[in-house]
Amino acid sequence: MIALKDSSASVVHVGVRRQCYYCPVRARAPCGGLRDTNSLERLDLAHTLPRRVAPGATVVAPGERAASTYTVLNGWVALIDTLKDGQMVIHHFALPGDVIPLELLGDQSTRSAVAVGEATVCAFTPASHQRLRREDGLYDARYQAAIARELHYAYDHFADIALASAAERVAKLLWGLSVRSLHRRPLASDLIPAPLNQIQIGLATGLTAVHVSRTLKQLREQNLITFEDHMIGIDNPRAVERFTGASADLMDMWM
Amino acid sequence: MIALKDSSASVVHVGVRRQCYYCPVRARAPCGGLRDTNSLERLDLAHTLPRRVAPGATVVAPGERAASTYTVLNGWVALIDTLKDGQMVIHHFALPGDVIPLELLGDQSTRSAVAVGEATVCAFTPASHQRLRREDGLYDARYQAAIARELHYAYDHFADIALASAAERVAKLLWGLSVRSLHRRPLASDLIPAPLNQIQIGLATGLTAVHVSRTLKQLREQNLITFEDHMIGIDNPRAVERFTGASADLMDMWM
DNA sequence: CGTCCGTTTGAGCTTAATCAACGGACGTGG
DNA sequence: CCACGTCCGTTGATTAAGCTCAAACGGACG
Repeated sequence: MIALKDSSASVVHVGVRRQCYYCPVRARAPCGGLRDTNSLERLDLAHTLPRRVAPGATVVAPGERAASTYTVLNGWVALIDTLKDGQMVIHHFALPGDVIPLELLGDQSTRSAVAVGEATVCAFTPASHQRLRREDGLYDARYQAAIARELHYAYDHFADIALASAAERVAKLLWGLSVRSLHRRPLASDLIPAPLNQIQIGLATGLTAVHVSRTLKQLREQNLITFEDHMIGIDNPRAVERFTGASADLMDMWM
Repeated sequence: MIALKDSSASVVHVGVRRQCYYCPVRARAPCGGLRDTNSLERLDLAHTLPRRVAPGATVVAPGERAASTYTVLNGWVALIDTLKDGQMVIHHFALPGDVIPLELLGDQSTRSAVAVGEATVCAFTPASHQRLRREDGLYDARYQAAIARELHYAYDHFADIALASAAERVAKLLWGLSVRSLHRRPLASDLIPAPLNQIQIGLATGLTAVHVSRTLKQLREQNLITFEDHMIGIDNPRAVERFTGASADLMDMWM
């Protein structure tokens, strides 16, 4: 197994050039419905070769200057905040097709992006990104939408942490990840691979790992959600939706 | 005293047209350093007449479609989230010169913008905003920066709520508001007007009003911060900075 | 075979919520 | 003018949610 520490050392170019055009997966995400071949080719030329990132390696290091505009092609990337005293928070998990909204941030930032499991990302250099946005109105609009989605997501996440109980927070997180991972409403029969561990669930929900363990047990016993062996199982989708307060309209955003 | 309930009824056009050019106050905010007269005039022509909003009246109602791009000219505007069960969170206080980042959000949103105290806002229509951004690269860059700042702020706020104690949260909020309000580091002698009450501090920090009261008492007794009669007093700036972990680089963002 | 990491479980403690009562400021209406 | 209700802030007593500390277990891996 590859276990490189340094992110630059873990750069590997993989051979999926042709099908990688900014947003390979998500139908409604930045590139959704990009049927115009010219646009596609312009995108393809503008971004860098896909880069493979080892588990735990940084895609963007903390304080790294606004390098490029990254997009996740495969795997999950966590957007992490590390405070002075070493405490950490996970703001967001970027799934395939998601933009990593870090090029917006200044260089004194404490945020970084780290691969959870193995991930592949591609990037636009600032210059090519600028040009692309100017020349391709469709691209620009989609990029704007992606940023808006990040802001929207950040607000949702904040409201959850401020108001919801531990069980609700964990359920919301796992439900949200399931929906975004499947691009549809999960079924009871689905087993959704999630390269997470309980520590990371804790960082994303503002809970300790110990309490996450207890909370997962509780969710399991209530036949809502199971999380074992890096797989999410939604035992009872309707009950989970009710429990988390997930609304149909909000779902649209993430599918 | 004016006490209009309906936001549309509270629309009053005030006569400060000339000096209102998107960002009348903040030096580093969207319009900072806009010395080019052409740009100024273009901005002036593009936005609507300033509108006065009564205390508690909505600037943008929940679910209101992405109407315009609002900028606060005077007073404070709270960005509020109202959940189904009626619980509320305040994500952010927009101060004079700040953009209200709601035109980014969809129409099924639960967020709204409400005047805290009396406020004045102006707006760009979507069309004129689009045109302005296309034609004025400087404006576009500043707008981008404003959005980035909102995202940045949302992440900071999240990290605070997830990790900090009640006293730290309240202190951070009041310190941040003071810095943004003064555009400089507060001095011990400053008394900063803040049209807030303890309930709103609670909504912004994820605490109950009762606990905010106790927390303020504690901060007062420790000679850190006083909050009385809608005035913030930073008793000991250095100690507050230490206590909240406010760093010099982060300050730059808000001054 | 030992070590390390992630998870589980228990016991006790801390923080902040909840419930409840009270007082002052302010506005309203008699 | 005073009586009343409402809103906001304060304080006390009690409760509950989640943290901390501690121990133990299993699997992965050297």
